[in-house]
Amino acid sequence: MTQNSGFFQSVYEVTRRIPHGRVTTYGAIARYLGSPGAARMVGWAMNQSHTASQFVPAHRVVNRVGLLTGQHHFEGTGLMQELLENEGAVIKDNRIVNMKEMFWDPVEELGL
DNA sequence: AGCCTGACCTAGG
DNA sequence: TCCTAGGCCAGGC
Repeated sequence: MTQNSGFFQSVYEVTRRIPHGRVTTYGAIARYLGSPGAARMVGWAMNQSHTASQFVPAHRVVNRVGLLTGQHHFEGTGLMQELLENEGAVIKDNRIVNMKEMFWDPVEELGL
């Protein structure tokens, strides 16, 4: 029921549209979907992202300050960080230092 | 139905 | 940027 919800599907769609080497935030996705207060639900959707039919680059979704809050939900301890670093992110102490350059806002890029 | 939890966000200090 | 408090939408029990 959860992953079949339109909201969850939309979250996965937007997440897949994140360009290689760019990241976005839970709040930005929620705002793009028209539910600014549903940022936590985006996180829940990411938690269930493995149930999606297609691959969802959940590692490109971080919180607003660039903190890798979902790292523990990935395999191993440094997988999320490695994936991001492999895409050009500079991470220090679980936080994306060049967040400003990496940030990709679906509202501005895809349109509201 | 009610309470707790969560990969969050904003506001105020 | 850090800390605290409140709010947010869904799920689990």
